[in-house]
Amino acid sequence: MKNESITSRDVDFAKWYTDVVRAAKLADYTSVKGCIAIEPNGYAIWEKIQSIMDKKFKELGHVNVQMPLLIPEHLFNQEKELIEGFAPELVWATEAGDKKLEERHAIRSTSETVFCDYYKKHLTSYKDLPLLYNQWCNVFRYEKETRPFLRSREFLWQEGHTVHATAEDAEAETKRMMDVYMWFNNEILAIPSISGKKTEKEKFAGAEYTLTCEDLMYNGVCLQDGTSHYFGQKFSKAYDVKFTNKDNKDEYAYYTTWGKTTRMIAAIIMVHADDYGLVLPPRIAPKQVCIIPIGKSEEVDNLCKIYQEELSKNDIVAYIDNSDKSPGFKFAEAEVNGIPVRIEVGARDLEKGVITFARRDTREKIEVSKDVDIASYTKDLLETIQKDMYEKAKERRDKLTFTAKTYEEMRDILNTQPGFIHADWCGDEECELKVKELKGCKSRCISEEPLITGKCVCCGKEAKHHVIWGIQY
RNA sequence: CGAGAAGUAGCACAGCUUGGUAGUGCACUUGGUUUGGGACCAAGGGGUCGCAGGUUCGAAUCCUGUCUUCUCGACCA
Repeated sequence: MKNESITSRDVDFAKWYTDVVRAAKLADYTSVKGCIAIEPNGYAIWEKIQSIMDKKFKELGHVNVQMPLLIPEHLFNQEKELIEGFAPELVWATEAGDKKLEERHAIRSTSETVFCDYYKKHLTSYKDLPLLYNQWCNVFRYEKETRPFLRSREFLWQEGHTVHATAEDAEAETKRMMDVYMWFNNEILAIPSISGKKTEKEKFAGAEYTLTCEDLMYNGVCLQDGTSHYFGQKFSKAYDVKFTNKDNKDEYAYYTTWGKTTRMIAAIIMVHADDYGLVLPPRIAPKQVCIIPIGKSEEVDNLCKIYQEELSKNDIVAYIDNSDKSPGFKFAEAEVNGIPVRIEVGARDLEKGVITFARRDTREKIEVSKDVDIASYTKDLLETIQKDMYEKAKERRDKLTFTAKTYEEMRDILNTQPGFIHADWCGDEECELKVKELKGCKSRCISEEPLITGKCVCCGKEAKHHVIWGIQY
């Protein structure tokens, strides 16, 4: 039975989204404007994201650190583009008790400033390089319009900050970490993302260039879901981050940063969830299997315990719903929480000699012989679900991917059904702005695919780039 | 920040036009019967009606201000 408290996603997508967040108990509003309380179900997903990403970072040689929450104004002012880019969203601490601070301090919105300040102090020789640091923390940006996970004023993220001896090394790192993000989205979150370089207009304030990872939501709206920036020597010059190279000469370091946020939880919802609630890809689900006993009997209870032990022994996270709710309630609750697999155990199964599985993604019930190896069957089923969820999302993404040769074509597509729109571009910001007049459509990233017509979709002049456009969150 | 809508029990809402005892459903607590898609019976608990002023003998209801949430724009992960 459909969850009454969830608006259908085809009726009102925005309302559906917040309904799912609430129904799955991922987060709730607080009395702090624009800041959410991430509830146990939501935080467990974030912890799982953290554990997988952190393991990957460490395999690649990164180490974790923690930098200050408050950033003195003079540090921020050292890099002009950064302060200009972030000024409107900075919140300042100005007082301590009844004393006015001598210098006001920004609550961190991003940590380039403090990382550079640290590197300046500690970097001396090329032998120290590269320094591959990362921090897991919260940041604060005074956003005007906020929505849970999608855009909150305070959010959680990881920010990698690395310095290198050469431009080649730093650029390789920028690319390498974007590849990690793409791997994570595709393989773990089952989200078929695309990646590419941002245009000058859309890149990070102060970066030489920005690589981005873009997802397509169920409704055809795009979501930026991870960025990797190459700064060259821009920041190291502004913050005086130098080292002595092999030739005993001072040289400015090459700097990169990269980040991914709790917004990923919004992407999981808007790519995979449905009118029955959340749907979690098995690899990111904190709880993978829910075992539901039906009717009161010792035999059923024992069987549930045996199943759970068997699954746990094989690294599958399974739990038994022993509450005194009705079976129907338990089915619906496991469903709204997005648990990938449900196992129903009752007298009927015992009689028939079967185990009843239910898939969350397709809502299909499967009866298998009780003689099956439950752990390996479940493991295979979880992998099948993971793969099918990716394929389903990819199919939808491809269906919502269009090509426009002219401005009129682009307008018609956006008026019918937004999505990823491939179109050539001359490289002029003027044309980018003209496209934006179409329902706020912006360049998502520059594709590495060959040009389509060779002519700018906007002005008709010679095209420089094949660009993917879309309406963004 | 511009336009619109809404704030009454944990949730969804009624009551407001025409001022006069705080209501309904779900959820919750206790006891019992149940259990294959959101069970049933009985008894109970819970709200200074977002907040602050004003009008009035009397305000959930009328007036002013303010805060918050949602939607649509502009800005951003």
